[in-house]
Amino acid sequence: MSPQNGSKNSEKIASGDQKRRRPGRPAGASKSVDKRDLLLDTALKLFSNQGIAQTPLSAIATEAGVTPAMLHYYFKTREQLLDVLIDERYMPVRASMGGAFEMHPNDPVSALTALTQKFIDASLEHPWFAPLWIREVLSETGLLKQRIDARFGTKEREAAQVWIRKWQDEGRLNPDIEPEFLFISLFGLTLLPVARLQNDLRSGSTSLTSERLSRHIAALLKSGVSNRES
Amino acid sequence: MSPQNGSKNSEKIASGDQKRRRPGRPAGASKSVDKRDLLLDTALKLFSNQGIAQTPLSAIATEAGVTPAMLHYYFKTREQLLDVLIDERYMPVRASMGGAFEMHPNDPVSALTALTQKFIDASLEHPWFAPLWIREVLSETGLLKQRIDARFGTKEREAAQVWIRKWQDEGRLNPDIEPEFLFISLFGLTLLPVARLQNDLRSGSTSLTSERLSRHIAALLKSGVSNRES
Amino acid sequence: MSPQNGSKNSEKIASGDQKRRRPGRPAGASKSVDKRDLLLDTALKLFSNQGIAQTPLSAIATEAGVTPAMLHYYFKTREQLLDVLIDERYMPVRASMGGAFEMHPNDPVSALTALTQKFIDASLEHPWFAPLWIREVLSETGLLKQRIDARFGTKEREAAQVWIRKWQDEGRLNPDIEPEFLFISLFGLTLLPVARLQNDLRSGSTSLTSERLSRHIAALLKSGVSNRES
Amino acid sequence: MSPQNGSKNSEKIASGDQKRRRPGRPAGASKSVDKRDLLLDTALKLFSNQGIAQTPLSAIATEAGVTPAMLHYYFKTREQLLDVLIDERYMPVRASMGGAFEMHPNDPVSALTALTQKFIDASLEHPWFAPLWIREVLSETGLLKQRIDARFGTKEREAAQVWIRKWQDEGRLNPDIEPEFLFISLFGLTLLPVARLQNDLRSGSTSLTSERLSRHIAALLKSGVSNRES
DNA sequence: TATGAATGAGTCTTCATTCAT
DNA sequence: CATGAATGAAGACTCATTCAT
Repeated sequence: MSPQNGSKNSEKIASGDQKRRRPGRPAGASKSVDKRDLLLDTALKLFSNQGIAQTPLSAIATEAGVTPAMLHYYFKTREQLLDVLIDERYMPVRASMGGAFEMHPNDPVSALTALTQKFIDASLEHPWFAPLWIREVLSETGLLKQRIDARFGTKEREAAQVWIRKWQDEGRLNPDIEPEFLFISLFGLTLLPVARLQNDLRSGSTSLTSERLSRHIAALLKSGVSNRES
Repeated sequence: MSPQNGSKNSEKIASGDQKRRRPGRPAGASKSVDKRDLLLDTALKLFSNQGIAQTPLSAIATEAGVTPAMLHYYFKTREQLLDVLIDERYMPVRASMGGAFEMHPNDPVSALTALTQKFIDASLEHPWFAPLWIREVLSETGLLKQRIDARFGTKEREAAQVWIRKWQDEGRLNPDIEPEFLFISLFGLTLLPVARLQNDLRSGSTSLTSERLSRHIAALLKSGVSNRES
Repeated sequence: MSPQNGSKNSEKIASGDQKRRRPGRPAGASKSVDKRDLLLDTALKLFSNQGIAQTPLSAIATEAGVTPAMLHYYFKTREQLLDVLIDERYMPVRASMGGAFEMHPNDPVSALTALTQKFIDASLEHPWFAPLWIREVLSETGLLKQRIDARFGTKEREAAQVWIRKWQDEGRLNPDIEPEFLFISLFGLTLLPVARLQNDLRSGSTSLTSERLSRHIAALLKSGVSNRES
Repeated sequence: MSPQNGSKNSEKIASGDQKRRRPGRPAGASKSVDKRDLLLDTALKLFSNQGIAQTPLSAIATEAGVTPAMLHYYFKTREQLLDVLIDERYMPVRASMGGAFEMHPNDPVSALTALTQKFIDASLEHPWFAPLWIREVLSETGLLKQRIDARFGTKEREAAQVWIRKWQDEGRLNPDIEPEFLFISLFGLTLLPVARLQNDLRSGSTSLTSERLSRHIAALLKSGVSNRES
């Protein structure tokens, strides 16, 4: 009857049938983008370009070439649009950043380098990711942060802290590092320059490449600012 | 006749007479906080707590115990309030972070450590600074970033790049670092954890201290994540 | 081709072919309740439970397990649904309340008692009747009142006044009663308590029975509030 | 700062300072109606003429010659307007109907006659009262009924039942009457014809007077429909 | 200085209705 | 028959801003 789905107040965390298929459209059969997907893409683009609070639904509608009423047809409320965005767009990308620690259980430098590289890759693949994350997730007051925290708690963060402490206990990791803060430090170290690079690339105002950005981040990560060659 | 000042559309970059003097009130004569200052403080507090776009002028007025009309008396428009905030609050703090390079011209590690320490000190002294900066200045789409860039250009950034390149040429600084990105990396490395620490402290949910945070940041800065002791 | 019927703007007062026959379905052939009837029942239920103006078509559709578009298939517009409701549901019940006067031509007390009893019986048999009538018919501003007045005029009311005057002339009926107002007084006397009883019964908050309600009404009708026994 | 007052969710039942006085306007000094009062009057008029649910705020605004935004200036929400209406307009009139029982403690017929007469008087004095009461208070689904019940409970109703039972025990009142239902029966007996009379008077379609209506109601009340003279 | 009153321009949301399939 | 998709129009509410006092 109505196509709205998407969780409302964590009623259906990990429900499984997130990507409902509307009848008459065989899964994957059509190259033409589903209108709902188009709306999500448009929302994501505008939200990351101008900030969530600065983007009225009417702007999304206009950009997508539909009426505001249509947005409500697919997403009952603005809040639900945010929830759907988190579930169907943000979380998958976020999930794709996992697994780095398990791949390098005895080598924190490699593990963390792999992690930051995943940040970089994901950010480059999804141009909306870094700006949105910085503004709306990393910022303590970010509009998505609260929803995400409420929905997905702190499990992941705590798991990471366990790894870090373990490495510190084994003497593999700088003992002055605070496990509680390493993660967010790395986010900042990585995503902020990534976001700037993307911005610069978009405006053609840099000659930098993502490879050089990767090297920059890895360098800082491995040895800090000082020149270890010397 | 009306006390409004502050630039509109960067008409008066570095105007000089920032702190206008209202008639009848001799400079420095009153200990009681000036109402205009109170309004700026309140605005800063709310803007940093909830984000600029999420804070209507009426909220600031209510919090400060005045009417919205009063806000317009002091700051003709919302935009002007932002400009005044930048001029009279943000820029001075920002300026207080300068000078680290000049103090350690031949020791980049000390210079950068001093710089991040200034970040930390300023953030702790002005609780509004870190959250506001992350959300509204560092974010490429931040509401203050555009005004600031328009007003103060990139001089400072370029000056920093000169220092960095010089140190790299002298072999004192990790050559893989991109001068263009070092600054923003350090901001992220520093301000993000600072903001989180402040948040945690406010909610009493951590036992961390700012000293340990300083050590954490300095450690990352000096040697990255790996354990140099080993 | 389309099953819509029911008058629009009283175009077809007493049209006669009310119960249109849809092709392919022999009259009386199916025991299963006709979908159109289901929709009317659902509409009636919701309209009487929440008021007409408070009930969107989508609520009726949802409750009936169909789409809003289906409602329009059966009833071209909201207005038409109201007209059909009046024609096919309200008027038959209303008609079933007639005949009391003719049955007791020389005994007004019996006639009016019979009339109120018919009110009670009909209200109990059709739980939607009393609430809907009070709110949407008796109220001078009721949404149904205007349609009904426009459609069926005042013939019945006038006929009743003739009876009443006759009884008064014969000295059988309290001469202080205004013929013009007796009817509506009796409606109020009866339907208001009936509606409340139904409400109370639904919420289980009373021990009263419809028998006692009948007695209550008959008592008021026959002798007013005073105790005639004494 | 903002003139809104009026209770929100019974926070201030019987608060006392209902009729806030705005500074600069000495109480009672001006003959010109206060704008807030004008808005309340207009709302009352339209609500009673067309029903609450049928009356958008914009209609009230237009009728009062102001913008819809102004309505929100005085009454933060539609709900609050309803609450203020109940507190400042409905309850006072309602209260003016009390006291009949205490004045005739040993004579139920006089007491109830006095009560219905108060209904009539109040209804004639406040033309909005009867229609609004029937549609929005007496109707079990009425929009005001729920608010009023929630706010003022059933104390009054229960007090009345005590009187009625007492009179019945003393043999002064028809024992077949249900105390629980007498009140609502009387409301119906009285207000419905009152509302109709007002309607008829407005449209000039009757020659009836309020005196004859009073007599009609008193007659029914005292002796029911039958002719006691005979 | 200060504010109460007022409003225009939006923003989110609902809903009856249409129409191609 | 039936519905998914879509929308115009309207409704409640917010907010920055203005202005007379």
